[in-house]
Amino acid sequence: MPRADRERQMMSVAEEVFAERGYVAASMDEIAERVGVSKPMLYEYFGSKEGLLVACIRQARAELLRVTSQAAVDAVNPEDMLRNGLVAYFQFISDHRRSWALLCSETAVVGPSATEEIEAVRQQQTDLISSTMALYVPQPPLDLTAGAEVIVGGCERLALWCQRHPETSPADAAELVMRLIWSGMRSLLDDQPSPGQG
Amino acid sequence: MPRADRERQMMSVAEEVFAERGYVAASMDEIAERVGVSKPMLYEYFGSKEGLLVACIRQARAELLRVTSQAAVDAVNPEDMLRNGLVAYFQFISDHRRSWALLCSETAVVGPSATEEIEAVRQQQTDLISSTMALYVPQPPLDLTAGAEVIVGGCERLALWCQRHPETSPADAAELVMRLIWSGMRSLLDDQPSPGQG
DNA sequence: GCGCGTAGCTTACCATCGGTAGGTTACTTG
DNA sequence: CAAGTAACCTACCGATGGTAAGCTACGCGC
Repeated sequence: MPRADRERQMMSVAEEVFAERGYVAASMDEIAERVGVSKPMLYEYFGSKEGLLVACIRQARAELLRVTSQAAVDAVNPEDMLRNGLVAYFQFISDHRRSWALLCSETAVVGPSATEEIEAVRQQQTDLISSTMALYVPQPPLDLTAGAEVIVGGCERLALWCQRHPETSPADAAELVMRLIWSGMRSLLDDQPSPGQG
Repeated sequence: MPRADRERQMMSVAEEVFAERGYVAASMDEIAERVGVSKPMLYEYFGSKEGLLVACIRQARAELLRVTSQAAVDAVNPEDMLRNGLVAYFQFISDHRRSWALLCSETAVVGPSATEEIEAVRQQQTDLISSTMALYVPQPPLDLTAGAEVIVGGCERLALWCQRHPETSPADAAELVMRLIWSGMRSLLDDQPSPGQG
């Protein structure tokens, strides 16, 4: 089997095993066995267990950026941008629970490079939010980036909550976030940096 | 050395090593060595590596609940309650960076019981928020608990952001969160469940 | 057809680390 | 002083991440 195909297959199996057992409990031996290949092949292609995880995360990250930024460009004002992006985010999560578990439920514990990779996902979404919002304000205040952090973190937790309340649709979740933060967000956007109001 | 003292010492060292190396990279041998004791003692007192982590988390959790709920009772209206609680939270984090890394930066990856323990911290804060807010509304809507999730998740991310922007004080962070969410939160509180408006 | 480089793959191994069995020391208590 | 026990240790096991060395088969220049 050619390398590219084998790599895709390995990542698919790895995602599955990581999601089933959790990163630490997942063993490279088991992944190799399920792929139907020997362990050194995994190391040949991904370097390490963490490298394999990083590859999985990176793939999911690209997909997440694609769907959320696409959703944003389909809107014409900041409110719709944010709402559409939120819907796309919650939709992505409900479509890719396995991938999402990798993005959201695993952290610093796994090692430096995977941690960076997971942080990069959040960074990516934070940047997307603050930069699209900044389109509508001449001099974006620092608070805008901090506000974007709050949104990203809040959505992660809300997504977990939604898993426990399956009757909540992606649109419901997005609407709740909008109701909670839109008024405050708009005031951040309107709030030009003024003397004495750092 | 009596058991209780030894346990405290072990937990202190463990917290240190976990924070330095991350949970996975931290080895029980190293913790034992730094304590100046042999490895089986750690297992005698905490059962397992994960048990040791759980003990550390549990201690930090109790402390966090103490300071945040104390802050809340010192207020007289919901807005001040939320703000005071937020200030206490961000203050706790800046006071206990090491403990906080354990609470926030480590997740599902470590194993079932530690994961539960970490989730319990968030659950505790979510409950605290939604129950204190619910004091002010006869029939708390479901959205209130979801809203509390958003706040908890948002604050976690914001706290990380604050670490990268040390000029932001706990009060600044709390104020930002209040400006972002208070208006929306108040509307959730006012929003009595009415027919056709789930 | 034939050497030959190399992509894809394997067996067999090592080192580390979580966890345990079993024993020793030393202090308390009847 | 005997007996029990709390605190502690040495020496080991099994699993798992990671590696060394080699095998097989295909493509390619001659």
